Amino acid sequence: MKNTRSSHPSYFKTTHSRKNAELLEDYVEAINEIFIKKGCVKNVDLCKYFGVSNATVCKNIKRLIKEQLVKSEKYKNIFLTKNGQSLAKKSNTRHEILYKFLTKLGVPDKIAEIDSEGMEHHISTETLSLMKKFNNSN
Amino acid sequence: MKNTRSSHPSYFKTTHSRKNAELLEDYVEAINEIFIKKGCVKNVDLCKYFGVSNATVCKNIKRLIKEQLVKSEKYKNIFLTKNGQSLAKKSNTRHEILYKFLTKLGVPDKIAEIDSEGMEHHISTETLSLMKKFNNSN
DNA sequence: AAAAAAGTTTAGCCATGGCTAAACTTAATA
DNA sequence: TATTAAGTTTAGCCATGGCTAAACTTTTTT
Repeated sequence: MKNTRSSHPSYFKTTHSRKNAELLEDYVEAINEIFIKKGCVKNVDLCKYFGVSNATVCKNIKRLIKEQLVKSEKYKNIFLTKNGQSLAKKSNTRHEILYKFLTKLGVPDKIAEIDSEGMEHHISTETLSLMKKFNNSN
Repeated sequence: MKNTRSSHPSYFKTTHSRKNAELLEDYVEAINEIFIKKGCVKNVDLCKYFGVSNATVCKNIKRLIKEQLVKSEKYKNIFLTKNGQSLAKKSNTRHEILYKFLTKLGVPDKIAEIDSEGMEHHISTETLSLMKKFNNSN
């Protein structure tokens, strides 16, 4: 057979890589958040945060280690590397802008929180900076 | 070991089911769109639309058939069922509201298109109706 | 109408991200 | 300090959604 794919210029093309990045970002954000709240981060904290099993967290943390976003020794605390910290910072900024934007739009806090978690990986920098502008002008 | 999961009330809990729904919705939307444009829908159209292989489309279409969203006979055209049509309609409405909203915010068309494709599965009805209000008032 | 081209399906592979159960390590307590 | 409890890792399973290659069907062209 012939390959029938074409160059449809779309969001869909990058689905796989986007999803991968999402997981990494969600984890660094979570690790950062938990670290700020309680001073150290363990497997169990992430289980609670994401609502998944310890095995799942363990597997995903390994990926983060391979990606140089996280450092951890067996059975010990989980830390962000420099890379991890800067990614967390970036993600966090996006999240904040989006959350504030939704709130300004009139979305109730709880819902704004959920929506911003869902949407934050799907917003272009252009849209984000327009949201920022909206936040500051209104 | 003990299961350490808890009831963290979050977007993350439903990740799997949400993703499943996403694929189905993306497909019914695509099928609907293509049908309107050219009167019939074939495997190859969806390959082009999503930028994936014919095998992938074929597999996914089977899932849509199982879910009663699509009807098709071997090697023949692909149709939406009643269920498929109503899902397409719902998705389309959401998409339109979001797209218009982004445009009103100042996002350039092309980017608004990509962003709305990415975001449409992650927006609550509350947020959506506020966007609708914004669209109509501004 | 036969041959070639185009399109579709099937088979079988891979990675991701879930899960449970069991093994192992660390922390708490009797 | 021994035992128990709690937390972590490993092993091995599953479904999803990608892929290629090959088989099969339909359409087009000669």
